[in-house]
Amino acid sequence: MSLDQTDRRILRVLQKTGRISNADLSEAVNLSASACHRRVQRLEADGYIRDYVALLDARKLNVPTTVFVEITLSGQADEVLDAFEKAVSRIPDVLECHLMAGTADYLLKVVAENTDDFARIHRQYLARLPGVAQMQSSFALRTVFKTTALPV
Amino acid sequence: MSLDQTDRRILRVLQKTGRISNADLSEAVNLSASACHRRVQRLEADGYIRDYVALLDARKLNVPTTVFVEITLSGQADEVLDAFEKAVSRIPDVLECHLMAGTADYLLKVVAENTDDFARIHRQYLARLPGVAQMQSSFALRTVFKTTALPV
DNA sequence: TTTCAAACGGAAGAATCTTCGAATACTGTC
DNA sequence: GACAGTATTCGAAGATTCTTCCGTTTGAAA
Repeated sequence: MSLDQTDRRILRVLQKTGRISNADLSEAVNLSASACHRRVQRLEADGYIRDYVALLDARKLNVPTTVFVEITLSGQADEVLDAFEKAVSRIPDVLECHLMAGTADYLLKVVAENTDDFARIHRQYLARLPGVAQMQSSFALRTVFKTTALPV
Repeated sequence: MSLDQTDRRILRVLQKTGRISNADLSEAVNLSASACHRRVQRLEADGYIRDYVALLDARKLNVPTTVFVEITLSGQADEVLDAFEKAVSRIPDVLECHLMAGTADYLLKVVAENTDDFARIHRQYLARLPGVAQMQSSFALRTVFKTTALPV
């Protein structure tokens, strides 16, 4: 099964305003409310729509600082990777963790109050991660833009 | 004005399931429906809650590949940065753009169908960005985890 | 043209939201 | 401790929205 233009329009709208009423959504995509509702349910059931979430303001919540951390492990054995990933996933300040090709093994996206707070996170969590050979942190001075909306 | 424990619980829930009914949310945080509703409205009005969005499945939508692109500009003049940022913000496949401290000037998060598709994005958009002195792309082999939920 | 399956629209009951007034809990002052 | 003033709570009810049902339309294949 695949997506037609109407499905894509629905997804584009929901990626921007996930709490739009079904009536308004149906109008935005030129469908009746019932037909629109059926399509949304199908998109949810088929897994195209993973979740609906609230996006919070990082400044207001006092975590305006983003840091990217490149990590090289001491080995490539599965046990080393698994142990590392398991430990990383428990750190609440780490929002993303990617296994990378190239020099570094992992790239982490971390949020913090400020540099001091990142020092705490580093000391409390990052420095204790298992199997780490090298770690390099890069601070974002400013987030130019950021979206969760995939190209559809 | 600041957040008490109930506010934080509300935010934690909404970050996970942004479409929870107010009745269920009020139960989850031990409030009456009306009191809960008032708090959510305040959190929205005060800007703690930015948006409600649907998160889509990148695999299902055929953009399973994430690439991080480090870019160094040829100069640091405001006009150079502004022109660069303006041009980057028009590329639909770029989900994030951060101005960085350290060696590279910018870090971009890009999604693509596969490596060939990234080559297209590179040729069509990235290679044409103004003021670029150097560019290095790092492919993610696998996204270990990813969340939009800030620590609250 | 006929048939069939898929998708559609409109209507109605069920669920939910949103707002109101009255009651309760907190806070600072005397 | 008593008091006043403010902020926050609760429960109820009207307004809105969701969800399902059923008859109709559409489009593709025989």
